[in-house]
Amino acid sequence: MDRRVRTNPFLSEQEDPEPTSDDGLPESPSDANDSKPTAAPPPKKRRGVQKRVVSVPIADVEGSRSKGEAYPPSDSWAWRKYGQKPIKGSPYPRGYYRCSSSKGCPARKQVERSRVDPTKLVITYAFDHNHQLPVTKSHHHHHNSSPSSAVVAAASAGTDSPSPGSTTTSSSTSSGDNTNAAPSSPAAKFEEVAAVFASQPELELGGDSLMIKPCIGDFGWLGEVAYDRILEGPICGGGDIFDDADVMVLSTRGDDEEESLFADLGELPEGSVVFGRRRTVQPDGPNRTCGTVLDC
DNA sequence: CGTCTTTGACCCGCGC
DNA sequence: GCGCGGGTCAAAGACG
Repeated sequence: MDRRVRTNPFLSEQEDPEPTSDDGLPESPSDANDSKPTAAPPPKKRRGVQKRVVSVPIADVEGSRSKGEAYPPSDSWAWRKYGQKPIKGSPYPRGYYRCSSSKGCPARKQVERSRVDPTKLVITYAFDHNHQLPVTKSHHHHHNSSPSSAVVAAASAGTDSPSPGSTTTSSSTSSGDNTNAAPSSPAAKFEEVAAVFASQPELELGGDSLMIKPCIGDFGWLGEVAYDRILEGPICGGGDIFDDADVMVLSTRGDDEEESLFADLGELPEGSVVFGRRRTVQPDGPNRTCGTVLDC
């Protein structure tokens, strides 16, 4: 009933993550006359790909090794940059990274500056069904002792260096305190949060903001950047929300920007959950009240 | 010496 | 059918 629900750029399904992945490999060194091998590659339709879009204050990258323009807020995983392209309509280029933690890791991410808020980076993570989010995955990480690395730093830095007045109430993140309540699993926690959302329809779009940071904090990096207000989308109350649904985490500041973001995102697939992070509290904005505080 | 970044070219899907 | 825009690859250079 909705196969064309994915008109947004972020949802461009990826091909099969096969290690060999020669299907898309073009390069015929000799002649380019043969545009295609005999084997007709399947259409680029892959719904197993998960996409997460998060925003982080650009300040955090200072801690990174980047010096000039590059700004990959590392998250305990190694990412190898394999490309960069200027994006139409955006003054900033988009960097393409591939997970280099393990050889066969199909995880990828795109990093670009938010066009609505240049002080932030928009990171789009793409994973496969077989590959959970790095934080969730036991790649070579442990979400038990060290909650996070760069992401936490990101949040911290964000609280520190970004423009004054911003990140007041909700973004102060104590690095490492997100272990406050350790749920059975991130997914479980997410369900919990989702359930609350589901029971509070008023919170959708324009509703009150939600303080779920402590809860989502268990998500690791996701927790450090996501939060406050649910903007759109039904809640997928299934079992493995991470496996079945695309979860979008966006960052917004005002209603106006919401529009911009959604315009960019286009339509979201069913089961999408979009959280908006209100990092900048509007002085006269009535929306700075936290309607619901999850009890974690 | 190995790994990663940079940069240009190529390919592919989509819209006109 | 052509052009546009986006995503990926690959070679070279830089850095540790």
